Amino acid sequence: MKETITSDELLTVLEALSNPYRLKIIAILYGKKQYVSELARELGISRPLLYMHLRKLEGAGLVQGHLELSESGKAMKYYELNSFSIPLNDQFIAQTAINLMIKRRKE
Amino acid sequence: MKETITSDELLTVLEALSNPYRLKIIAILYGKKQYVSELARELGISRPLLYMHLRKLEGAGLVQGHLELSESGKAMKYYELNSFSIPLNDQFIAQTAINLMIKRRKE
DNA sequence: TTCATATGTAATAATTATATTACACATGAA
DNA sequence: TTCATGTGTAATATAATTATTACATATGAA
Repeated sequence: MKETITSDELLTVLEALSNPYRLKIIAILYGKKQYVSELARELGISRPLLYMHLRKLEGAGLVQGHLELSESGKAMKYYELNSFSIPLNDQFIAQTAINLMIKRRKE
Repeated sequence: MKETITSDELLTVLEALSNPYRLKIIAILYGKKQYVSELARELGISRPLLYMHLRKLEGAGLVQGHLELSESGKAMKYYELNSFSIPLNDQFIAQTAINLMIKRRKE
């Protein structure tokens, strides 16, 4: 629903999307929510690794998670896909990246 | 000018765009070509590092380089920006990433 | 109680990505 | 010849990302 995007936000989104597992996660979550353990099984990866990927996607605002209580009373963490739309073309990137501050990697 | 894009190509483009210097390069090359040494000066980075970034952009098809002879007869390598347009939204990524093969990192 | 399932994280290892330094070689101009 | 400029890469160091292992804790069902 946001209309504007800063250069930093653009970079964060692009970094979040630059991994095959994270693209797969988006494909799986498209249209239906899923909980973490089942998602890990569908991807064939461990839960700690999945958490790392989900954090990057959530940090970029592309997905979001919430706890739900199952019928049997167990806590389940479900993730769902947020809708987003960024025009990835040369002009848009050029205009957005003008204000990009490049920070040092480390302290 | 391409109308279709495979999941592998999408990932390659997203990886190419997931770095601040490479976004900056696109901003600089937008509308005007530039040669490598001058580009390195504008970015404030070394030529070897710039070559590395340019190779990723060129590998994704976002820029292309060619040699030119300057008036004085020196070989200059110019890079220019290709036009491209990818609809970066949840539905497009989900549909494209379905056919994504995740390869092992190593042999 | 024991088993199968779930969430959540800390510590560490393995692999890539990023960045620097030091070269070689070529041209034109002073 | 020497200096300033250009292209191009090999070797290496540094930092970030990705991935694994090992935990702790909780619930429901058999």
